[in-house]
Amino acid sequence: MARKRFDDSHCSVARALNEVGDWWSLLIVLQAMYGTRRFVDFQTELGIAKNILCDRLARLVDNDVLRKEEVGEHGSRHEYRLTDKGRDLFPVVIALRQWGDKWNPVPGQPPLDLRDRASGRRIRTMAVEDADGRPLTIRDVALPGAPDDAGPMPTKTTTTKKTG
Amino acid sequence: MARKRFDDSHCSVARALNEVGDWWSLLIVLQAMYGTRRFVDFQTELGIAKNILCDRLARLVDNDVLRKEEVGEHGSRHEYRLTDKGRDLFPVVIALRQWGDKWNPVPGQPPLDLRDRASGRRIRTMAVEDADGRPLTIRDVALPGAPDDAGPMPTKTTTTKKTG
DNA sequence: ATAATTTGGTTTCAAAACGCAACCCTATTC
DNA sequence: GAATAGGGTTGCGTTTTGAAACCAAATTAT
Repeated sequence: MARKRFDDSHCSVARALNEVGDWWSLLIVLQAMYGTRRFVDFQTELGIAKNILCDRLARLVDNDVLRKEEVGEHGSRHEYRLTDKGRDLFPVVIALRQWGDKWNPVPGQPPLDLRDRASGRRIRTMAVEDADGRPLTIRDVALPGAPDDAGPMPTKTTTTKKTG
Repeated sequence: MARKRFDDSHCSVARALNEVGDWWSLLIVLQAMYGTRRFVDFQTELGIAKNILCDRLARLVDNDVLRKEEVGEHGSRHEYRLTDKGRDLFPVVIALRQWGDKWNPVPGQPPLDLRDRASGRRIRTMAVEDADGRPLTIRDVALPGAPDDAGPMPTKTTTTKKTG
């Protein structure tokens, strides 16, 4: 049957994953952060099939992560650009990149750190911190939605509960 | 054809998404962070099909995000627990949750902030920061892999030549 | 002006992935 | 010894994916 969707989940992670949690969406957002704007460039640089790219771009536009703009110059007719909402995925992407770099480094290559353009120094490793900036572990944080905080996710019935 | 995989991509975001970038994996990790450990509990609380859960748990164990432990008590024979690598996804999950809470809040409900258990105060909003803790935007950060830094993602054909 | 090309798509279709239900095996409990 | 619970696997029909073909508007080349 259809892939499950989480539009109406009360868990915001689920709702977030509903918008950018598939194989391509976050890579498209990343590519947009790299500066890519045109359909063909996304296609070439990501190596994604055109129909899938179409679908993902449309969905990202629907979800207000990207904005489709008409530009009548040079044969390219529109550009896909990040919205504020899309740009706000920056911490997510960076956290994911740092995780990937730490736990799945490319064997032969040196660790390519992310650097502040202005100073050239490495950026901080993303961390969950309390109000004073002290790092917090999972156990330090009260996670609303966790079993010990409130009820878990909905859809407890395993019988024919179509989420939508 | 087969879904694309990015095991060998030189982009660490792609490699990270290869491990936890599907619809369920990150939700399973989140659930594990909530304290869930047993197969049946994952199934009930996520509302996921058993075979899919099997597959995802096995893949997460393969990728060293979860560890499968034998516990011989009470009819349940194993538990799935986060490894250090899995626990290190905490910033990713929190960043994603904050993004979801900010941009897709549940209409009727108050914003349930994440709080430090010890102090009860809200945790900081995840941000990309320079070495001194100053917030950085996308443009402030040199992203290795970006077109203006190095070559883009792996490509088979360099058909697009717009670099005048 | 006409042909060839580029951009941004849609259509077609096989291979995969998903979801449900049914079944299986082991260990416990009644 | 039957029923139950944990943890899976198998079958099967539906959905998604991806490569390539096809398409239309706009541009560039001839």
